Amino acid sequence: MLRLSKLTDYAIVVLARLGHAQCGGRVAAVPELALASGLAEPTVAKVLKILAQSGLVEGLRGARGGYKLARKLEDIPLSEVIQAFEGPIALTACVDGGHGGCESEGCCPVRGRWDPVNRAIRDALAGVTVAQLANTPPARQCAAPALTF
Amino acid sequence: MLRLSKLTDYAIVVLARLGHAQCGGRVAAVPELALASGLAEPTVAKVLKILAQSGLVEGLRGARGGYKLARKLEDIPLSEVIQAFEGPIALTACVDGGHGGCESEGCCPVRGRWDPVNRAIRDALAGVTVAQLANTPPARQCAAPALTF
DNA sequence: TCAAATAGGACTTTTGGCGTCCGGTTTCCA
DNA sequence: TGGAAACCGGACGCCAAAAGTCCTATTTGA
Repeated sequence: MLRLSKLTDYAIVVLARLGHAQCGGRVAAVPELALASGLAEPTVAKVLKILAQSGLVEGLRGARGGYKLARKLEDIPLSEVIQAFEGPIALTACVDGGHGGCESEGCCPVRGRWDPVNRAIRDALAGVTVAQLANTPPARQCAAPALTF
Repeated sequence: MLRLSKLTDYAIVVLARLGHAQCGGRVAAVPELALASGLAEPTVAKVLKILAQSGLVEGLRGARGGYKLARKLEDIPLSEVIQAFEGPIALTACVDGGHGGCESEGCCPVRGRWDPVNRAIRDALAGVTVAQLANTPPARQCAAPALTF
């Protein structure tokens, strides 16, 4: 299934909700986002912590704090979100510049040939933005927030 | 890391070795392939069983039996190998025509938007053959087998 | 008839994802 | 100035899926 981790999946949803909430420049706190996305609070908190560490969202501490997007959703490529949660985008660990991780490194006939495949996948994921995944055309959403939520 | 399972990884290596061994029309048995690839025999056996079930290799039973490629390596796209071991190529389970698997199906803002992403990745993987991954130009390999092994 | 080899399934072990929780720090407001 | 609200960072335990192994049945050639 080539599956993304659940946290990555949640991250897309949370980012989308954050985009919703942020139209007026407000910041959104974890409980609010958890409620809106239907996820548990500790899970949403974990997702946002990772997103903050990778610079995709910005955390504001203290009372009346919360999170806000560091960039607009249409400026966040999917590849960056995936990299934040899954590390470098590559199908196998044995390439990617790594050495010593594979016990049959010397005799492996496939060694070093995955790079074009990995690059193709990276490009595919870099060409999609979170805004495209989330069904949130920014103009309409901000014009009529009461309707979309 | 978007990681493939180890079995998928092994499958590429085993297919490459099978391509090596098969130049003279011979079949290769599990112990031989395990030795050549540096993997444990039970593991290689498991890999080949799955490959046989998906029609990528053909198993010949009985004494002097073994496995042979159902197609040439250059006719086996990477996507088919991955599908044999990982199932349909898609980054998330919630799309792909599936219903009922996601508890927040009704309110998920990302629903149904992964299809272009999945398609792009499928195309990327379908455009690479096992022969390209394995460093085995068929002509030279069969002309001088003593050198390549 | 025996040995060699695949076919198919079941079983155990192990790994890593996942969810949760806690203590610490920062900031706002009364 | 004190308390509440919120983020920050890390650690812990559970559990499902992967991974590896093994066993038995079946087939085939010498």
